[in-house]
Amino acid sequence: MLLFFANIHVLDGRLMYIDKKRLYLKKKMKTRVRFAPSPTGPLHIGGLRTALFNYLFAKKKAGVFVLRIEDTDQNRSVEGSEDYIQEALEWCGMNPDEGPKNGGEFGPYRQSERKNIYADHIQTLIKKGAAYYAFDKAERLNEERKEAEKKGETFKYGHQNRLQFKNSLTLTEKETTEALKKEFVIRLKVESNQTVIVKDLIRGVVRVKTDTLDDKILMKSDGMPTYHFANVVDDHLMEITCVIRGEEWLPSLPIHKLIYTAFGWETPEFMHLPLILKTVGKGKLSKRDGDKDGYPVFPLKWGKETPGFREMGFLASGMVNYLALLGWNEGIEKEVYSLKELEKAFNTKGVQKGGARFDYEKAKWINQQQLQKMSVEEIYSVSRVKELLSPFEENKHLSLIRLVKERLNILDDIKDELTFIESTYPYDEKVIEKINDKNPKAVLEQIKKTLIEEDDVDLFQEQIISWSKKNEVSMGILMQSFRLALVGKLTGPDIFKVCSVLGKEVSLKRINKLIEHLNFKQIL
RNA sequence: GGCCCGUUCGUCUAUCGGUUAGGACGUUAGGUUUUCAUCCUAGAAAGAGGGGUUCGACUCCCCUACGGGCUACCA
Repeated sequence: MLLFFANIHVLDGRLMYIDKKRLYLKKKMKTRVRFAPSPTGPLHIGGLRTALFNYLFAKKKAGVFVLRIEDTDQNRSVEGSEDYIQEALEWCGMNPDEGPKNGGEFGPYRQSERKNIYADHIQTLIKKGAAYYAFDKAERLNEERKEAEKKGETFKYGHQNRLQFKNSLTLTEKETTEALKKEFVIRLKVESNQTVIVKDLIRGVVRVKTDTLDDKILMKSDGMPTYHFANVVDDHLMEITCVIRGEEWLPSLPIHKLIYTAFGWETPEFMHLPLILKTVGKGKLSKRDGDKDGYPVFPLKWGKETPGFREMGFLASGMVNYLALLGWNEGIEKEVYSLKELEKAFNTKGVQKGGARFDYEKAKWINQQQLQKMSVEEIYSVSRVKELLSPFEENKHLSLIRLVKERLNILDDIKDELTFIESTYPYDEKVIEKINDKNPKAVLEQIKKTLIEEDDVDLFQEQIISWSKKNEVSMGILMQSFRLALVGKLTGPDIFKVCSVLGKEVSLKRINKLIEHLNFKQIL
């Protein structure tokens, strides 16, 4: 009995010791995450959100945020994409600690510049027997695929049929050496009848039978690695501790795990993010959805045709805030966050499992919340605002922002809010009919008279309101007539401020114009 | 078809076995303001379905349905 307890204690003690050691090792290892986009065009907001979660994860753990460009497919590489990615990250305030632009001790950070690294590493796998050369023509395999499809099956190049093909497993050494002079690929040799156990930080343990996997190509015939291979090698060499990427990668996680194991490397942690879905209908959010419904799906403009959130009048803070909320929440009722606040608040537990539909209305609301937190000067410092105000005299810019600020959801609302400055809208005739029998002309004449006499806007406002009270003119008719005269319709910013911005001369002109219009209507 | 992941108001989400299932966007109705906007108050609105386990299930397990992803010498 005594012995029994003693054993447990020893065992307990040992277990605790091991745990402590493991904890120590983990602590010592600096958190390093990476955002690894392919430069195949503009960065989609789904990609940007992946970048954001990586960034936040790094910041929360005082770790390092790496940008790595995955340009292993030369055919799909698009000029300007890398700059676009870089600019988008900068705009959001998520500058990478290491990357192609600012370097770092784990470079180069473009996969196309790491060719020899992959070439070296693939030899390790070949020597270990974990990978093999394959010489099959692409056309032959395509035919096999079509055949299989006809039968309602999926063609897989793997343990069940690899011996039927032309590869270093079936050829003699001499034949192989000869065949290597021509085109070849290198495949991962996936052992059959085993179970790969992988762990995802937000989904838990996933078990996959190796028989469902195929012998994935690791090196392409052009000498470039595939995503799977380059990814694993780079993540290991760059000492990435946690791989945070989109959910579309979850099915290939077992393959990646197998590659780590083949090398004898420690596997990093993995976090697969849920996808951003269409606002309505099926599938993930695409460029066409944005075009169709008039909202952006890219952070910045791409070419001349495609505006981004920035060009549509979003604040970087608004977009980042909304993106963070798509698939993550802190568990409290707070929804408006600055980047700095997100850096503190971010946690793995709050990451959602299911995909999230993109909601432009909520995105605008978040942007509005961010906008209202800013001072007039801060708003003016946004370059988009300067663009929007460029038609107006520069010395009026600040007061114009002050005039419309509280009415803005997105920056570009400025355009609509300020169109009255050029000229009035065509008079809203329904309003004229409604107020016409309440003698708007008398009101306008009084406004005119007071305006001519009084230069101070505040005093003018006081006088005109006290006049209306004395003469029992309703506030409604007063404000409506005045607004109709200056703006032409019944919506807009504070009408006395509008008057002040327009100036005495223009205001008087517009009042006269409405009086004339009313006279004309009477004659008819 | 096969494999993997998922499923709470229309949408984003809270709940970690016991709640009148909470909040936000949107929406509806009031109210404040000087019309609009803001703001305030209130309302409508949800656990996919079926089996278990349990005294008790939105919560755990299984099945079905639905949704999503992957199934390339693309990432």
